[in-house]
Amino acid sequence: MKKLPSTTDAPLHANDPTDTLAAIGPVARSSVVDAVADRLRREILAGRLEPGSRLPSERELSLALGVNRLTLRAALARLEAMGLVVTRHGSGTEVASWRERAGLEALPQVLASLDPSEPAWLELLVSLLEVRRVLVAEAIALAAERHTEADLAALEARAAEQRANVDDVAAFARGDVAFQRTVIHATRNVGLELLLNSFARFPEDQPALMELLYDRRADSLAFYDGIIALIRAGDADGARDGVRRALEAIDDGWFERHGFTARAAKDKAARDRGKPSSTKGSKGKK
Amino acid sequence: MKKLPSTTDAPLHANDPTDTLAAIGPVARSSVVDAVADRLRREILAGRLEPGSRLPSERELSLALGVNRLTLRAALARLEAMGLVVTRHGSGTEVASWRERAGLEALPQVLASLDPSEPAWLELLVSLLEVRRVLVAEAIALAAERHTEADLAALEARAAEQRANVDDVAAFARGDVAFQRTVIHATRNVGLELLLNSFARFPEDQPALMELLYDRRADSLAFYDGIIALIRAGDADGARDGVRRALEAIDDGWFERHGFTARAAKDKAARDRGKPSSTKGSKGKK
DNA sequence: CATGCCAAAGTGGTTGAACCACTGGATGAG
DNA sequence: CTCATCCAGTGGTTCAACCACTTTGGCATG
Repeated sequence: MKKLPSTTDAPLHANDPTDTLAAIGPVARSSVVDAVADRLRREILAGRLEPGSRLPSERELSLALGVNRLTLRAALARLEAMGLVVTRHGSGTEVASWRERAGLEALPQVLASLDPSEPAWLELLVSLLEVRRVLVAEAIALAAERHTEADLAALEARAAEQRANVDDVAAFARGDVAFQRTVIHATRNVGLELLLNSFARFPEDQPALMELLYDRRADSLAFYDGIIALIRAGDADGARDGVRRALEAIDDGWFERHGFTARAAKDKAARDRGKPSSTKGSKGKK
Repeated sequence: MKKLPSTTDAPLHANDPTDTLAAIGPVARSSVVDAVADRLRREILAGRLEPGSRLPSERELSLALGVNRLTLRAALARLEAMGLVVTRHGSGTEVASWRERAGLEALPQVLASLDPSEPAWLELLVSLLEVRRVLVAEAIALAAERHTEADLAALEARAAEQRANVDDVAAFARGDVAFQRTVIHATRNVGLELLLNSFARFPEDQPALMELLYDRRADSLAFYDGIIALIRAGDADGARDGVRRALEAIDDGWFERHGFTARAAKDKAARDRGKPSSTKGSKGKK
C-alpha cells in the first residue's frame, strides 16, 4: 500500500486532544471528515500529491488514515466538489490539476498551504491582489452608474461601523467584506455578488493572512470615504481608472512595507518585458 | 412529513430507463446521488425551497426521495460545498441564500434552472455577460503586457483550431474556453485561471445555452484575430478599453437579435439613471 | 494470425441497521 | 422566576455486505 507523505500522522478522530491546542486557530476542527478532507486538501494543494497521479483505492486509503471508508468517501466528495480530485466509477480517483478545475475560492487555500518564503506564495498573492483590483474597480464603476440614495446611505453606515473595528483585525476584515458587498449590491450585478462570495470566507479561513493584509486599517477608512465619493459622483469611467490606480499604489506600498520590494520588483520587471511603463499614469485617486 | 414540491416524482435509481432516452442530452446522469443532488439543487436555485427554511430531517427526506440516508447525505454534502445549504450537527440542515454563499460557478446553473421568459433570467444573463466582459478585457490587457512569442503562437494555433469548429456548437464552445485559457496563460495570473474554471464547465453543463450564445461563430473567428493583434501590439490600456467596447457592442447585438431589445433597453434605461451615455465609444472591434 | 467477445478482478457506488455526538427545548428543582 | 438537568430529535460515523462499472487479459472465433 502506498503511504501518503505524512504531515501529522496518527489516526484522525473527533476528540483528538490536539484539537484543543489548535482551538486558537481557524476554529476547532471537530469533525473527522473535516480533518480528513483538510489533510488531503493540503497534500494536494502543496503539490505533494501530483496532479494526474492516482490515489490509492478507497479501501486502502481509509485503512491508512484510520477512518471508515464512508468517512473517507465524504471527504473525497468534498474535494471533488472543490475540483481537486476526479473520481470515476470502476476506475479510480485521481488528483486533478487545481489550476484547471478549481474555482477562485481555492486561491486563499492554496496561499495558506504554502509558506510565505516560497516564491510561489508571492506569485499567488500578486495574482490575488491583481484580481481584487479589477473587481473592486469594476464594482465601484458600476455602482457609480446605478446606485440609489439608499445605497449611499448603506455605504456610509458600513464605513461608520468600520471605524469601530480598527482595533480588531478579524472584525475589520469581516466589515470590509460587508462594505464590498454593499458596493456590489449597488451594482445590481449578481455575478459580482457571487464573485465576492469566493473572497468572503477568507477572513474566517485564513485569520493569519488577514493580520498581514489588513495592517493600515486607518488608511482603509479614508479609502472608504473616497470610494463613496466616487460612487456619488457617478462618473463610471473615471471611477474605474481612479480606483485601479489607487489600489495599485496601495498594493505596491504593502509589498514594500513587508519587505517584498526586491522580489516584487524583480517579478514586475520580468513581466514588463520591453514595454514602456504604460500603467504609470499621473491621475491621482480622487 | 413535508413533501417537496415535485418536479418529476418517482424514485431516483441508477438504471432508470429515461436515462437512455436522455443520453443525447447533457450526459447520462447515471448516478443516484447525482440525481438527488440535481433535484435538490434545482429546487433551491429555482426558489421553490426558500433560503432560511429548514430541510426535512435526513431520515425523512431520504425516505421521501426513496434513497438511502447515506446517499442523500452525499448529495447534501455536495450542495453544502456548493454553498446552497448549511448543515449544523444536532440542529438540522437549512437552505442557504445562494446569493450570499455560492460561487460564480453557480450562475450558469441558476440560469439553467430558470425559464428564458422570466425576467430574472434576463437579469442573470446580463450580469453574466457583464462579468465576462470585464474579465476578458482585463485578461487581454494583462496578456498584452506580459506575453511571449510562444503565447502568440499558441493563440494562433487555438484560433486556427476554431476555424474547424464553426459547424459544431459544442466543439466551438469548448474551443472558445481553450482560447481564453491560452489568453489567460499569457497573463501569468493564477487568479484569472481559476476564474475561467468557473466558466469552463458551462459548455458541458448547459449545451442548450451554448446554442443560444454561440450563434455568429464566424464573427467570433474575426474577433479572435483582433484579440491576438491587440495582445501583440502590447498596449494594455488601449486593449482593455477596446475590448470592453467591442464586447459591449457584441452583447448588445446579441440581445437585439434574440428579441430582448425592448426588455434589455428598458433594463438599461432603468440603470443609466440620469447619466450621459458615456459607454458609447466610437472605437470598432479591431 | 487477427479479431472480437467475455469473464474475472479491482474500483467506486449504494444500502441497511446500529450507534455516537451535538442542540435545543421541556422539565422540574431551587 | 432562574437555573441545571434531561431527553428527544438531528446530523456524524461506523460496520459489513452487496451492486455497478472499468479494465484487462485470456479465450474462442473468423
